[in-house]
Amino acid sequence: MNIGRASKLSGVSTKMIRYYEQTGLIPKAARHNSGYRDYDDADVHRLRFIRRSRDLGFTVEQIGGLLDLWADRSRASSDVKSFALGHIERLKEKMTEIEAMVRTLESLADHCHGDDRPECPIIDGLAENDGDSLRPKRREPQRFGRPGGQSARHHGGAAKVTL
Amino acid sequence: MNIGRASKLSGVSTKMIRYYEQTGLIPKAARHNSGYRDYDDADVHRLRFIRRSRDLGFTVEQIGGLLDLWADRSRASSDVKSFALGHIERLKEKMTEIEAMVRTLESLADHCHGDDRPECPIIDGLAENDGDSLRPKRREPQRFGRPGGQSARHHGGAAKVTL
DNA sequence: TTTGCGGCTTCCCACGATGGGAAGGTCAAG
DNA sequence: CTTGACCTTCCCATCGTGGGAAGCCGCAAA
Repeated sequence: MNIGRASKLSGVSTKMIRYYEQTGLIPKAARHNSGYRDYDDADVHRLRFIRRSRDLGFTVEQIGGLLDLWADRSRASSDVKSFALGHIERLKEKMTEIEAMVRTLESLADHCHGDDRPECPIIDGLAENDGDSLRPKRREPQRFGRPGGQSARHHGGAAKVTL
Repeated sequence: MNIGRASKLSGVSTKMIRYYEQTGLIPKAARHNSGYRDYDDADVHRLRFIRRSRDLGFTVEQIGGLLDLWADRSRASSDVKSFALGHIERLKEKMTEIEAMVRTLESLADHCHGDDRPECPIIDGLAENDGDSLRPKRREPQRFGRPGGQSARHHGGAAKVTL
């Protein structure tokens, strides 16, 4: 089957499938005479494995390890388990960090009246500043261009978790 | 003062200070005759504001908004508060996502004996596969080079939260 | 004064995972 | 045969950060 079909069946974009091949996460696909990549059910299965692993927050590099563990029918289940447990630990650390941010922000926000007056403990907290002796001048209307750029929207989508 | 001093005082790396200037997050620094950038206390203060905002998980673009809010002494505190509240929401979404990953992984790990036998519900869960009819062939010893790369270690540091 | 060193400058490259898009080849249906 | 959907490769951008080179600057010790 073609890459588009494999993509639909696995939930991995064609871009990513080619990328995974390029980086060696998956073996080079077979090719039709035309040059089109050809996938079979086992390939799709592997791609689904990869997608599920990504959904669980593993990096591509870690997934390389998982694929090896999957392929190795003689490795101990404890190897897999410790891999998973280590990942859980990392995820929990991340949660803890975010939790700390939330706590800080909430305590700041709790003290903010949120009315039309300008005094704001949130900004003061970020500035560690009660007066405004050091309040900066207004930034000149910066259209937020990257180094030489002309602004691009392109993916202002859903929250993502990058580890 | 020089950029290195401002960096030490603010906790923002010199690389980042220049980057923030380049992207317009901060105004172009004054220069000595030598061409060296020159910072004053207000600049350092702004950098500290930026660093604290980053630590709270705001993106650089959002910090642009925060700086504007800080500079605008006539804006309502409710503007700041809704900004902060929105951010808290995004943070919580992220926590929820990670929590889901952890729950899934833990339930998988709970069923794994973690002994020296190979049967492993974790791998099976990722593969959605109870037998091993579709178990992939071993990946050829891939030294995990990027497209053309010769591997780089470079920052294998602490867990970070990227939003 | 020369030498040396550390700090500064700009410029380019890399990371990880992903998407956009251009230029061109292929295939099946009409 | 044309059309349109699909495929190929190649390059570029994202976001925030660091690495490192090549070259200038400033200060202090020899």
